[in-house]
Amino acid sequence: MYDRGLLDRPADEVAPLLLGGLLSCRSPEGTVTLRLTEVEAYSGKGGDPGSHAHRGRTARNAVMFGPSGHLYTYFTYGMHVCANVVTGADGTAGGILFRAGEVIDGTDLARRRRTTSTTEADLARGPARLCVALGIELRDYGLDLFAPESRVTLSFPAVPTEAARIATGPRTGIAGEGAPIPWRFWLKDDPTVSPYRAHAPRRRSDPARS
DNA sequence: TTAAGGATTGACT
DNA sequence: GTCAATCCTTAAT
Repeated sequence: MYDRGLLDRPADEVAPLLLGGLLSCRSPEGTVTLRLTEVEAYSGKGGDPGSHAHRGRTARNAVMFGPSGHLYTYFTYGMHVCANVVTGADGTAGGILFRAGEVIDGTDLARRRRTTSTTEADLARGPARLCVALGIELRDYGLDLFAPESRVTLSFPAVPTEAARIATGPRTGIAGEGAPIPWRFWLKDDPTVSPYRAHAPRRRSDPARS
């Protein structure tokens, strides 16, 4: 059985251990619980320019530098919320992004929130969709995911996931100090894992271009 | 104070 | 396959 002390280790070591773990969110409407099927690690230390903590501590990412096991929420692309769990010892920056999961409880509520999804596998396939399905909001920033009274809670799987069932892959656009680091971890052949996309966000409308 | 850009998604061709 | 929406955070005046 795992315990939260494991979270003090570097994000890329902890990430695969979270696969199969349960993420749960309570609200007045009900509770939604899902099984994590895809995660992505962010070290925050040199070598990961993609990390929000890469440029040092700021008001937004402060929680990433604090004690592990807390929730880091952020707003992106003007309309989406994503959620991470803070990892690494107090004082070091690190986090693991919840990218996808399989809803195992509160499916009806999740489906009501995700009106655009057609299948159950789509309910939490993608980091922003996952937050919508669970009901995680920006204001949940900093919650202790391992405190029983928290609105949002996380637990490791009761039994470690076999290494043979875990797939890893690098995130595109990351220039590490040499060899690329496998930042992403997912359960092989799971239908709820988000399809791989090379990260190439579009620029906003360019007035200079006809 | 202002401007640029993003750990994405959903709609459309 | 391509592209727009949208607003918060950050860096630069």
